[in-house]
Amino acid sequence: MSTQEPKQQRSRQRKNDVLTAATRVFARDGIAKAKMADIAKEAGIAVSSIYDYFPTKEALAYEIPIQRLAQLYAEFEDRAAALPTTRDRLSLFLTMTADHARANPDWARLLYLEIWPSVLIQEARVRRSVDDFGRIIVAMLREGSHRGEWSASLDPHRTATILMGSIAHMLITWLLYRRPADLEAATGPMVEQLMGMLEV
Amino acid sequence: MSTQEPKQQRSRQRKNDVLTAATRVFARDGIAKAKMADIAKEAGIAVSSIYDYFPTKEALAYEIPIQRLAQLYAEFEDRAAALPTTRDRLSLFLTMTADHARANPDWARLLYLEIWPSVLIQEARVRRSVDDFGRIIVAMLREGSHRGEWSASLDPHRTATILMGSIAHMLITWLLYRRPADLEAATGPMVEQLMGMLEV
DNA sequence: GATAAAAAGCGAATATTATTCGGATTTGGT
DNA sequence: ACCAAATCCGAATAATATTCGCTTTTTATC
Repeated sequence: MSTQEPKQQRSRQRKNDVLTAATRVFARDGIAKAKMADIAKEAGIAVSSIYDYFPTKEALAYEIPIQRLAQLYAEFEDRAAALPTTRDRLSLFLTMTADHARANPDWARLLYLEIWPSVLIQEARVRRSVDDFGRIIVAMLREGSHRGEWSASLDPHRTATILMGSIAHMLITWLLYRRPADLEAATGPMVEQLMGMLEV
Repeated sequence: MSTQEPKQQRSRQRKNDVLTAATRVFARDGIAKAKMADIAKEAGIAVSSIYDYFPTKEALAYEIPIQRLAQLYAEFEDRAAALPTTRDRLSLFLTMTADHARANPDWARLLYLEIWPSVLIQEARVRRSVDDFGRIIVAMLREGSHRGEWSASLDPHRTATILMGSIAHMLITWLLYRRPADLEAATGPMVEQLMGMLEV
């Protein structure tokens, strides 16, 4: 089998087991060093069975962030609808991004340390999923300028680079060194400082 | 032989050839996918000879950024000495970082896309070399506060995260997508916007 | 509820590559 | 010119991702 939708019930369960096991192993050893044998053992199936669901080790690795990122974006849309200003929505997006990483550190290690900056990502779905992050921020920056919440002369791409880079870098140092020790407490001031940059 | 200083002249030359070839191949294929055979062919030597200079493929990969980063820091110290304000020195450091990447894109791909965020870096020298980047910035931020160039209430670690993250992210998108198209022209405004954040 | 086709599962090959080994060749000092 | 050390290389070795062919399980149909 390839990566088609499975027809049987057990199969869907198995595929999920593999993804869960893989997330843990990849986060621990990195994609390159991770062994298919370890993933299979952790999922409780035969190595060759993994290939019934995913064509290669990399495809397996890339599947992981796609799902949860989509979930994050959807949840954001839900919660953002209630907020009056673009500034509030932008703050929420950055905060949710950090919270999401804190709540799913294995997933975050895989995404921020291995996949996000990877040279190797050819697969369109992963690329799109990561690029959406930038598109969402740029769109909000444009909207805020348009609504007069901040200066219209602010370059949206440059500013998006600052916002994304800052949050990503905070998460990377947290993932690698657990600094800041309390990520949740540190996120608020970080977002505040970044938002302060938008003031006219 | 291990990684000791070579005693013979040809050896030093060869070691350099290997590093140059490896930089190109790693930048093109990524560390995990790069083949020792390709590096050997590009350097014009036998595969097994590479192991006379470097114990493993990763050690070879990690050697590359160490040298040039040290070179960047040294060059910065030189040029910074002439500048009167901390703000000028900080601007220079960020600008030099971007210029250095633009001038050595293969090296930069290896550093920013593969090594910097890597889970796998155990080797102390690489880690130190990368961490120095943060230490240099934090030190300047403290100095600037102390000299009254910006508010003393500015958290140096948080601000360093913003500066490093923003520059790194700008370089990453340039390396992956060649956007902004003219990195040199984009660096100035980026540094300006970041410095604007320091104003009291 | 018996049966056949499809799907899922697995152990044993296979293939690709990093790494090691042993001996041949080259170098630098005398 | 000669020796010891350094360098170099081709041919094993070892680790591990991926493929293959067969067995077991599931689902649909009567």
